[in-house]
Amino acid sequence: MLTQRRADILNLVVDEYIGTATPVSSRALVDHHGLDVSPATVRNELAALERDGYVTHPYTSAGRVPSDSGYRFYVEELMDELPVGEGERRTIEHQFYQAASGLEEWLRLAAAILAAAVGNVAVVARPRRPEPRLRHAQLVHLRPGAALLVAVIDDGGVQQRIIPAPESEDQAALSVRAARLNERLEMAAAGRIREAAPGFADGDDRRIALDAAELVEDAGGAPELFVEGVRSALEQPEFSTAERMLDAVQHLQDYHLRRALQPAGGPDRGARVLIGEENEQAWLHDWALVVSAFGGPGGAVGSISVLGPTRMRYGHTIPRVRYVAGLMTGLLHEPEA
Amino acid sequence: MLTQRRADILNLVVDEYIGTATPVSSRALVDHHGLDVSPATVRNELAALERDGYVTHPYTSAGRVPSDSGYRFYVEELMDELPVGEGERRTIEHQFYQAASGLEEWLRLAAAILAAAVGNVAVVARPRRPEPRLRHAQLVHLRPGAALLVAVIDDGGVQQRIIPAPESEDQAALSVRAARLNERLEMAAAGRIREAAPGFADGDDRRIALDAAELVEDAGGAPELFVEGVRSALEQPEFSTAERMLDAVQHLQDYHLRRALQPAGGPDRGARVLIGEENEQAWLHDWALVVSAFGGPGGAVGSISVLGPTRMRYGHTIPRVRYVAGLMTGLLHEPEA
DNA sequence: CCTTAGCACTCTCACGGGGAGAGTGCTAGG
DNA sequence: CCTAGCACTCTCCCCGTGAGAGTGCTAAGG
Repeated sequence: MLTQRRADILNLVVDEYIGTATPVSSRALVDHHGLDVSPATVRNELAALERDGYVTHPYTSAGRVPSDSGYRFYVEELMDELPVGEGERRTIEHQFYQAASGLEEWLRLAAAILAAAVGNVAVVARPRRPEPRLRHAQLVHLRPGAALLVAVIDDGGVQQRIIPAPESEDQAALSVRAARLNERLEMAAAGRIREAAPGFADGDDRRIALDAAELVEDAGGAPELFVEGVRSALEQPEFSTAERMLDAVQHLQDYHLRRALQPAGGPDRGARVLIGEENEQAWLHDWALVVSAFGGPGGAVGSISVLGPTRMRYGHTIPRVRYVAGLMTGLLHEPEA
Repeated sequence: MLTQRRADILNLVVDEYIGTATPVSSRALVDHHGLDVSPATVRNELAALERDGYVTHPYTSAGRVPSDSGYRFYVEELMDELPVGEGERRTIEHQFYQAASGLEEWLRLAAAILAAAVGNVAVVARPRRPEPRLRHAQLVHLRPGAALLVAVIDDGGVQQRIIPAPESEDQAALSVRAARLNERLEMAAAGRIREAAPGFADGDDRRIALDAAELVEDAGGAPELFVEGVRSALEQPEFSTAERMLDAVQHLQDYHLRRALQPAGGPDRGARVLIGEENEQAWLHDWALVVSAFGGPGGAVGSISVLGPTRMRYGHTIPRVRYVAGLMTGLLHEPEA
């Protein structure tokens, strides 16, 4: 455990570095924070912190930079949380209630709002259930021989597919068919739909049931992501070279993000923080991830997260992730039927 | 009009510059293309081309770089189109037919395929009708007092919204209600739905009709965009400084892209090309845009385009844009009902 | 024993000069 | 009209240098 003074100094180093993105010198600590000891004393303490692995040295004689463990200690023991103010709350909630009510819009909006609030990348993953079920199927006549199969899933999503239909059937006939399907398949998971399919007397019913099963399966596949704030994140000095920026752009794409978020989607209430090498993905080794789950329709679970350099305003970011996650849960959550 | 030789040389300059991204010298032209005149002669011709505005000089004594007019002349008179080969066709079509058939997936896939084929950014705008109409509405029971209103639009899209519903009504009752709505509203545009709404005897029917009208209006709003290939475009030397890359990232976002594509969505058959300052948006002044319309469901029209530096392989890009647009039209087009 | 002043030392970064190289424009001759 | 030759220009890279920042260490003081 650290002595009180060392902890204080580590706290200051992290705060200072988060603000300036420049290695922190002993003199800067004394000057900017009215320490009543001399720079030399601070240097001794910094040397101790470095021995214990909380800070590093880019090279002999530059200031100190927090290490992953430094940030970790900061997040757990030192940081002051900056709560979401009353005004900020109102602004955010206003934006939510103003938007037309639709799941996708809300998800996109949540990402945009969070990104703007924290100045980093925000990623929202659409809520999913481990085993999605078909809430309702509908057949819409497109033209003779073709219909649109629309499947409403119990996680709040809608899947659709164009399928062949008997040439002779008009909308009325298709609706009858859909009613027949719903009667047996309502609230069935993909597996149960497949089992039930052969039970239909009509061949077309059987075929359509299998299509519906595929749609339900798709809903359980890779979750849709909503990404916002890339631009403002890239403005930070961490990405000031074209090379680093290109790397970031490459990794901030659905494929990489999904893998990044996977191990983070824990069952925790509140926000989880993963710093640098705590992440499994190599490309995240100099990123930090703040992630929280939120509840969606039908007991589904989504995730909302912020991605940025390890030099992140944790005390500012974490409460905002928690807050927006809570808002989303309030808006969307309905317990499993 | 240019003399034959000047045109030939301009052609070579453009080809060379497209390949190397480096100002083209008289010597390089002679060496790489077996001209049977001396570099000095080529220099005279280049000077003439520069007087006429087809090429420029970054500074005294670097090679020549094509100007916007140079590219324009190249595209219209000189360029050899590189047709889509049989193998390439097969690969692309295979990818399309393999994907589960769904409008969104196809649109996304088209963007991804085109981006990969040309190595630049590809943008696909979802097909829209000038005045979208409601093809079919459905009400899905979520919980007592709340239902999901699902509207299938005649441009192939599906819009949805959670709405309040009478507490007492179960799915059967809601389906009856939906049938009642469809009877009067099928194939109605938003305006006509609004007109028809007061005609419903039931108050909830009136309210839901208005919700449906809004959903139909939303379908006529800003079209959804599918953007792919950002990463590979940014690898080009044009974006080798962090500043330029950041600019590009900022502008390759929905808001800016929509404005960029607006004036380009002409009624032309085939691909339109807009080079540099021919674009209205200032940020596009050193970009080139190749755009083509394609036909969607119900007579809707979408657009598919490629964005890249003015130094673009036009002869390679243009046929591929045309080809993918044609494929999409074949897959999706159904004449207006 | 902790703290502090002083000082030598190290490492980065910005600046500037210089030289190589690339390519042009021009002139004069075939 | 074409071409060889040449002077001139401009960039780019390399490198050395000096200023500046900040440390580590030592020795002295409370």
